[in-house]
Amino acid sequence: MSNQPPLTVVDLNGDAPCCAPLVQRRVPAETAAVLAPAFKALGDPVRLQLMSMIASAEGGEVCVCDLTPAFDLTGPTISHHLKTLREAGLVDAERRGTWVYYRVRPAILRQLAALLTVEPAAAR
Amino acid sequence: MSNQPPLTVVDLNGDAPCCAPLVQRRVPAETAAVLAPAFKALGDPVRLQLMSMIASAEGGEVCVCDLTPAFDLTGPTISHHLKTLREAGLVDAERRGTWVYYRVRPAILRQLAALLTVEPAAAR
DNA sequence: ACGCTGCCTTGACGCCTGTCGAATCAGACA
DNA sequence: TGTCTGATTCGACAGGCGTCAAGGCAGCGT
Repeated sequence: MSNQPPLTVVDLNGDAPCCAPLVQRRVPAETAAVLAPAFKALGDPVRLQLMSMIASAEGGEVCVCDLTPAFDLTGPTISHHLKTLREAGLVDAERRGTWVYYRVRPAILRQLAALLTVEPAAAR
Repeated sequence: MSNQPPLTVVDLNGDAPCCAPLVQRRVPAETAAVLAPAFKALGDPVRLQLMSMIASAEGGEVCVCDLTPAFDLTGPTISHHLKTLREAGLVDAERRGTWVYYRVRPAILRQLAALLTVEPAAAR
């Protein structure tokens, strides 16, 4: 992981599956460089749970004040993990009044899932 | 080298989807602790490409001698990345004569994809 | 049996990451 | 305005990770 510019998540915001599944075609270096940080961000138990709590929340969003007490970690540490998820393009943050709310970006989740799909794309 | 005492990937070898999608139910800490290493292993561009090369290979397996020259890295480094993938339960290695062959474990790939699935199970 | 080739492991180095406490910033309320 | 609460940023530390050079081990060919 030597260096990544500022993480230009190219077309990850689009809804089209940018990439064929791992098992079908060899993923080019550029694609790997873009998607690997997203997997890396999911590669921590705390962040995986944070991700799940945000994604499965009622209304699709969660207040940080509900996230922090769910772990045995300090506020700054949770904030750091949320920043990591944010910079990986997995979640979005918005401040409304006193509290900050997080929500997931479904598009990139879909792309990651598509990349890992084992069956040929017949299902969709 | 296929024997590995550590690596207690609990039920990841089963074919049943052990976990509901991220967006449906909050993933428990134990599940996160088990699956996060797999995502972490995919969180490196080199390993993501290695994974893809192995998964998309003819016959489902590939020789290390075909993997190494595809990168600007030394043999030991590629070997180290392959070990990481192996210990994450993502691939399997087998020595046949002079060469070592790697193949993916589709079951865990399916589980990771299922975890990231965004749509409710309506699509399939 | 001997050496050759190919792959893996070990040891070492520097960078990155997870964690915390302290300080800082952004709103809300009196 | 001042103060209080909540979230982030800063500074620092230990541990983990990616990389390479050197060494070791397994098969194959002569």
